[in-house]
Amino acid sequence: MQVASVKQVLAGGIPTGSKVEVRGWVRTRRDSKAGISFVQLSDGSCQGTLQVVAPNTLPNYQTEVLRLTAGASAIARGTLVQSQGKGQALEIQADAIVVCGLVDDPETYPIQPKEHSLEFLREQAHLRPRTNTFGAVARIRHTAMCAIHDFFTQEGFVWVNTPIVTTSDAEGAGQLFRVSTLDVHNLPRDDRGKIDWKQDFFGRETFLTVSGQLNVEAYCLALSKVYTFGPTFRAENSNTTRHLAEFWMIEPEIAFADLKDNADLAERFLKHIFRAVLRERRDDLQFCDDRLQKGVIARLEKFLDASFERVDYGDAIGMLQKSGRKFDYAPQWGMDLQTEHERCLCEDLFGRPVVVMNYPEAIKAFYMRSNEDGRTVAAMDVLAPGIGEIIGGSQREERLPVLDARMKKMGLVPEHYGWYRDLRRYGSVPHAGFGLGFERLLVYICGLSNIRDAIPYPRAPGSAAF
RNA sequence: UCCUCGAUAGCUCAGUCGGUAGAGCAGGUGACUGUUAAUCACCGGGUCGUAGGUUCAAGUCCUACUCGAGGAGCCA
Repeated sequence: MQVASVKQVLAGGIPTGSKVEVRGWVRTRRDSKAGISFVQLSDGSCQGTLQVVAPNTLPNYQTEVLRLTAGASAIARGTLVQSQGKGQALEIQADAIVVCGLVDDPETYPIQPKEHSLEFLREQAHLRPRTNTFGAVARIRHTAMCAIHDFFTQEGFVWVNTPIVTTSDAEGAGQLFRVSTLDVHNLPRDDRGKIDWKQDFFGRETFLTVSGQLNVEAYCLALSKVYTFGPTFRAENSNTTRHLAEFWMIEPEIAFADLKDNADLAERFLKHIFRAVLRERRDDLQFCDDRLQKGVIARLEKFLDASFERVDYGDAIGMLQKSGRKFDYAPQWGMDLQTEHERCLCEDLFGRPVVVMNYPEAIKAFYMRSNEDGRTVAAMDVLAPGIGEIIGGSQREERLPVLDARMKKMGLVPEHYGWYRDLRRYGSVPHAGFGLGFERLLVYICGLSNIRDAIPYPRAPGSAAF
């Protein structure tokens, strides 16, 4: 007997009249006095469920089938037929139902056939993948991940796996998670009473990565087109709907390229992903559109048709000033864009994603390339409606004297960046790259309102359950 | 970390002026039915987040704490 997924069956991949076996978890059971029960089965292969018709002549009908409740697992074997009822095209007339696992206390099984709040489901992280919402998000997440690798492969990129354990804060900002095997109750001390990191596992202080960028630049200046895609850790005490302590980041880096090439890449990249999820996850997106946020499909389709809006930082400040809107912080050249400014730009003034380019030097990282005007750097942020900053990137400073001067200006010691400076000494070329928070992308695609619902097991300050 | 709001049945919520708790869904039982978030009837289900305080009396007022949500900062 052929084993089939619910997706295969619903897609018409199995001829009616044939014997099939379907395995999954019960969503609901309805009993009819006609001597049959209807069991709605889901196996996570798609948004839909399959109706299994169980006659009371099954040997385990009284003892097991009637005890199936939401969440129970079962294997159904029978004939695939045109449904005799309304509401679905196909159903399985069961010859046998094997109950794998009943729900031992149906009253307290948290996932019920009704709408649950996302906050409640967050506390049920091990069971929430059984809901339509988290099934959809999980499948879209997978498709988006594959699409990212597809895109880079097609464009000739090489995926570079930068280290998770690192020795310094790549960007000179952000709180790091310490990695240590020292006994925290009995730390070794040196002569001056300071912690003796030489005795730690790596012989020095180590942390979880906050970015693979610096490491991947070395591979960029050898393989020309590279990207990282892996987990990233930030210990910032950020309690918002768009921050995680552990998230997945994509960081492409391209050689012989400037900021414009970088923005072009970001646009092609996002469009490729959106095209893939629209093509391969239409039913899941439709669910998101119906239940999470109206219009997510139209938003993605519009994204594919229109080009990114590009605006110079200085012009953006001017537009904000002329907009006549009241801001808590008045827009002013030299200050970073506040969340309220970013929202105004992409949601009100442009109504679509915006690339803001060429920020003041003082508010950006040391590795970003100085522009000719002497006061801005070749940095860019891609702002998306509803989320704000989704991509941050820049052209990198490839001129060693300029890089050294910039580091000193920012209080950094060039000698601490020996290998990074080497890249500018040995065959330096203009290069650029950006970082994309994968979960932020999912929030945008699915129309989620909290990033903690975009990752299976969210890690945030004070929260690492499951 | 700061600001605001919240915590009542397994879930979603109501609870008036302070007078010792309600509904829907879910669960159980029964009726009915090729059903489909079925429908109808009945039943069980609560230390009102925790600890104090005010009061004859606290779900309700006050204080602290815990947890959650939204916003801000930081960022992807």
